[in-house]
Amino acid sequence: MSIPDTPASTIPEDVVLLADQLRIAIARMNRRLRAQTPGGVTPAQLTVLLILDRHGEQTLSQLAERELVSLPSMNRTVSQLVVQGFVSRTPSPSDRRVTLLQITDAGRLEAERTRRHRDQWLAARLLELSDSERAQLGRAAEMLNGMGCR
Amino acid sequence: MSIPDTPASTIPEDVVLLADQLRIAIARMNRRLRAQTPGGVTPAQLTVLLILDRHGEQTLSQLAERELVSLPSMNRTVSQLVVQGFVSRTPSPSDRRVTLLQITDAGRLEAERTRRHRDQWLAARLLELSDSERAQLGRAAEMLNGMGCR
DNA sequence: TATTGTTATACTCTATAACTATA
DNA sequence: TATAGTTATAGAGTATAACAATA
Repeated sequence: MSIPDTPASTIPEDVVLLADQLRIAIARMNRRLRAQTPGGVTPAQLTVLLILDRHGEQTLSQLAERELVSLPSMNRTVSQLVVQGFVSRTPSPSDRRVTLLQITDAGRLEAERTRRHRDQWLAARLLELSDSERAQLGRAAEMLNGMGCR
Repeated sequence: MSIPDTPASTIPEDVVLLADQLRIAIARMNRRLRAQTPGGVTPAQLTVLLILDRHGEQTLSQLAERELVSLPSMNRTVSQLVVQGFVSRTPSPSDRRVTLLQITDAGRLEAERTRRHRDQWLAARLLELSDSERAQLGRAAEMLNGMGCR
């Protein structure tokens, strides 16, 4: 989980200030988004359901790598989904160390139900912005996602 | 900590999809940023130190409101800083229910030291972007901060 | 009674270390 | 030995509920 560094001295002050501003804004908004708990699955669980729904069958390692979390952390989230009946575990026929994870029909239903409720607060806020502002946020989201990958 | 809703039916699908994308990108980046732990104060603690440094003396309520967290939550963070000697508590002379919180000299030193290390990973990523991309992220951060306030 | 802060408690998410089973 | 996954344990950060002190 560690990332190579760049010597601090080579980074201009205005970039450090932007980093500061972004970090705080992201932490705040994350807090806000986590606070929206309409009774469905948790945010981490919903994210896994959406991945399995959109990209099909995945192994635990694939999920952990995609979401940038540790294997035990992802294992915990997946186990909770299995207990709830939203994800099924199937041993891989070709390599019995590997477990294939699939979303169930109940999981698909729950994902759709929870997604709309969980994103509703944010969506309502986005609706108050202009089209171009929304487009900017979309590009920002892509940039953030792209930055994580080294 | 609850926010008024907009009926789900009035929200266009593309806005819900953007909300989804943003929520996941923010959660991921938040995880990434939290993982950068160079041994200084924690992210929540650093944020409080920066507020006290930049905006001066604050009450617990003011800090909690500004960062959009509950009073007990902010109290915990502040207490940790007090124990470490980075923040001082002074009873307000005019209203003895109120406690004024100030950053100490040690706190200022620690904030500066930790800030650069903690933001270093993100700053290095930002450095790989173009000026206009950085400007976009800056505006995105402002939008995110603005959206939290109702 | 209302406000400010605090304490008690619980839950989510995350990590590292140690372990098991399979290759 | 190396890899995929799991279990055990710990810590950060957050919340709600109940309480104390002061206005």
